[in-house]
Amino acid sequence: MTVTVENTHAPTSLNLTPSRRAVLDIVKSAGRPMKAYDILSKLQEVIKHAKPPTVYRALDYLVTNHVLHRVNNQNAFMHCQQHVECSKQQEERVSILFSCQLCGAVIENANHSLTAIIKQMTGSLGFKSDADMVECSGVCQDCR
Amino acid sequence: MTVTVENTHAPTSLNLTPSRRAVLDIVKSAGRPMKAYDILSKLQEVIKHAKPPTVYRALDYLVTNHVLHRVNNQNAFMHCQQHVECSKQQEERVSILFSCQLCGAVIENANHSLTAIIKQMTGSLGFKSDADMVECSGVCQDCR
DNA sequence: TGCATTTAGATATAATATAACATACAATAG
DNA sequence: CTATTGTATGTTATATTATATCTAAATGCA
Ligand SMILES: [Zn+2]
Ligand SMILES: [Zn+2]
Ligand SMILES: [Zn+2]
Ligand SMILES: [Zn+2]
Repeated sequence: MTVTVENTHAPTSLNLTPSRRAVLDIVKSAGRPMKAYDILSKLQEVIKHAKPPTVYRALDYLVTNHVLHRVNNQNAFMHCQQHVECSKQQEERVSILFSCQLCGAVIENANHSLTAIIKQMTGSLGFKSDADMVECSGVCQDCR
Repeated sequence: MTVTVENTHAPTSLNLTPSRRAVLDIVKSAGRPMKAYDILSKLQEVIKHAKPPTVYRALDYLVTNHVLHRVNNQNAFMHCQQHVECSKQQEERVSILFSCQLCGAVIENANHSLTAIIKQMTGSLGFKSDADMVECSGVCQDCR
């Protein structure tokens, strides 16, 4: 099955097999980052024989294709929030994940200034940023 | 024992007990991020009865006091590279860790533009960045 | 059809991190 | 000094996160 998804980070087509689709639906509908083994529990309601590799393989695929993001400071996975209108000029931009240490909520954001400064820093260091994503932890508005 | 360490991120004094001191020395002398269980192996050469909690407790302390940083995208720990001259105006700055996915090397860096843009973004989102640290993964100069 | 490639199933285990409880040690107030 | 409190450590066990490996099925294509 091939499906088109509007997503700044994503390619235009995905091979969404049943287990990938199910994992994507689970994470997307959660609306917040989910842990791999919580995803597994949900997945087993639909695919009984699902095992850790089932989940991690699907997550690898979806993260590689930028449909999901890995939130490193939580060991969790979230749906990409950048479903965008104006995706044309944004292919080269850097996004940032603001991750709340208290409630786990993540806000994905981006802007041109951030992109510019990161590009400038990586350039002067000879560093190639392949992730186009940075992470920042803290405390969100609701938790303050 | 109380010791003074020159470090942008660090407080002026630390309670470096033997196990904390040993963990710090191990990570510092590695010159690159180390995994907790690799630290444990080294530590056991000095403190035979060291166990995982020995290492994790020391790491917690040293990370909390900004002598070490946790590199989330590697599950590793590195010595702070910002031992600074000009620490006066830099208390509020944001640092960034550029982490190479191939060799694991990390470059810690900071500048005022980055600090400004992160502060602006967090401010407009009502997000309180407590870490003053962001992470960016990619490929370093040597690995290209 | 035959062959290569990708995806998935299944079992086991590796790697990372913490819980819980007991003990020792250090600072200080009475 | 000694009781009390807070901090740090020892020890055992276990929780959490992630991958290796081998087999088999499904898919795409010559
Ligand atoms: Zn995204
Ligand atoms: Zn929050
Ligand atoms: Zn630092
Ligand atoms: Zn490298």
